[in-house]
Amino acid sequence: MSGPRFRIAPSPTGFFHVGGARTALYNWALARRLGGTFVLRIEDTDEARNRPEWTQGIIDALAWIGISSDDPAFEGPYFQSANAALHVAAAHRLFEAGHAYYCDLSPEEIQARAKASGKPGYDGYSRARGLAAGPGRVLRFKVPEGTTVVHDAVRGDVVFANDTIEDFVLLRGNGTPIFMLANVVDDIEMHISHVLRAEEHLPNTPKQQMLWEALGEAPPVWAHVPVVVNEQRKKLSKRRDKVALEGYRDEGYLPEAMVNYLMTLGWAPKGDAEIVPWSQIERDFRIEDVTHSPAFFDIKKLTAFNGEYIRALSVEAFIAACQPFVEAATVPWPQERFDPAVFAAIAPLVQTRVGTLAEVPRMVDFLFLPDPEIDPQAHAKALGSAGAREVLAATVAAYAAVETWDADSLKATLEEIGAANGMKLGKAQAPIRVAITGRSVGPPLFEALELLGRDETLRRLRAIEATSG
RNA sequence: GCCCCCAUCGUCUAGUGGCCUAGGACACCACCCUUUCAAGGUGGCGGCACGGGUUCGAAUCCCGUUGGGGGUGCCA
Repeated sequence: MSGPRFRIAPSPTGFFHVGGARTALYNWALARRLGGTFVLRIEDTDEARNRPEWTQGIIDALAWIGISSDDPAFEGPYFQSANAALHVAAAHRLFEAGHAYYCDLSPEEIQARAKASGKPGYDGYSRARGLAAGPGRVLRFKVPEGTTVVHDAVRGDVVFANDTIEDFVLLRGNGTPIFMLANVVDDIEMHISHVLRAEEHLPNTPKQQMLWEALGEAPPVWAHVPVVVNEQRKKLSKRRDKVALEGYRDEGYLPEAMVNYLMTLGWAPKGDAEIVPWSQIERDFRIEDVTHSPAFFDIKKLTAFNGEYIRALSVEAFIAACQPFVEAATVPWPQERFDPAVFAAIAPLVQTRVGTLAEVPRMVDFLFLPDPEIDPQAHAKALGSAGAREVLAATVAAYAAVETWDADSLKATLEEIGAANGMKLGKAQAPIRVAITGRSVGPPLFEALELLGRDETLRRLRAIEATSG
């Protein structure tokens, strides 16, 4: 076993969080570059909230962003619950060594004492009572005098006065270990050398460091990265915010774009370019360079990154990436009408027009729908304007007679009709576009007409002629 | 309440005492290109929270103020 050992320790209580994904990526980049190991440990000791299915969700989400067991740097998953005996044994060692003591006060009694003394928290009442283990008795850590200095790789030294830290619980009244203990024991057991996690854990760190020391171990390198926040500058929450990594995957964000964007939250590549390949990120990412202040998770910017990545795809790769979206059950057209060849032909034109893959179906739906879904506003505007009806009628006649049915001829034909009616092409195409696609915006029109064919084009043009308004 | 962290354009950031008249990206605006919409190109708007120090010199160092955030469980 050589090289630094990193870890992430998510609890399986819901979808995998984008903030967790960023932390994972930071750990992953470091583990990979330093020739170290990335350990996945599932902290499944909160029985009330755990769900086994979330564990697979975490594994899948990590794999999606390129962190998977296929890579030799990856180790795990381990399950914290499997180590329960170890946690309890460590607690007992702490008790034997005089670093911990039992207490039989109920939460209500603790509160009453705190209220009476005017000092918040547990006051160390049972420190010297010499209580033995017993039902309903919790084991508390005896916080030593002095100060605890946490050497943090991103923030420098953080000093805590020990008298502001209460004698915290190690073992519950029912004998089971709490997170603080389990987390440290597991990190020791797994020889974790670097604990890189979100800043919300910083206030717990002195407690954990004391535990490392009381257990006779040198603490790891600590590194607390700023939290990811929402528009209100509050920590992203599963309740209010769209935080599930899986959700972004399902909306058609490319994993490379997500990874690149996430890495720029709290860190920036050297130079002026933000869109950089993972290889460069892995080479340049440094823990010391991580920003100190919280970063807003900006979906607009994520989407811009995603658009860049989509456009950088080869047409073949783009078509392949679209496949789950154009062949899904949720597609707006009858599935059997989808024609891969038609989609492949239009694909290059939609590639520059979407920010996410989920936008693709709506962009091409008119090609596979029996009839386009006409937007009333677009209809009113395009067909109601002066000369629109004339252009429409002339186009039906001309397109019925046009010799070669291709985009160039169709465009030239409509240009002439427009000119005859005193319109530029931009204006003349409007009613045609609405007739064919149902909307006023969409992919380039004549290429679409070519794909649709003469018969269907004329049918739609005549259908719109028959409408009023 | 107590403890801890943070503070550069609206947002993400570059900047580690002189290269800063503060750079880039997203967003926004304008123009160009143009068959709509995009994409692309060009340009623009816009910031060192405030007050004191230190220094020949401060966005950068120190102190304070203000403002944010996080933590304060027999949750993780």
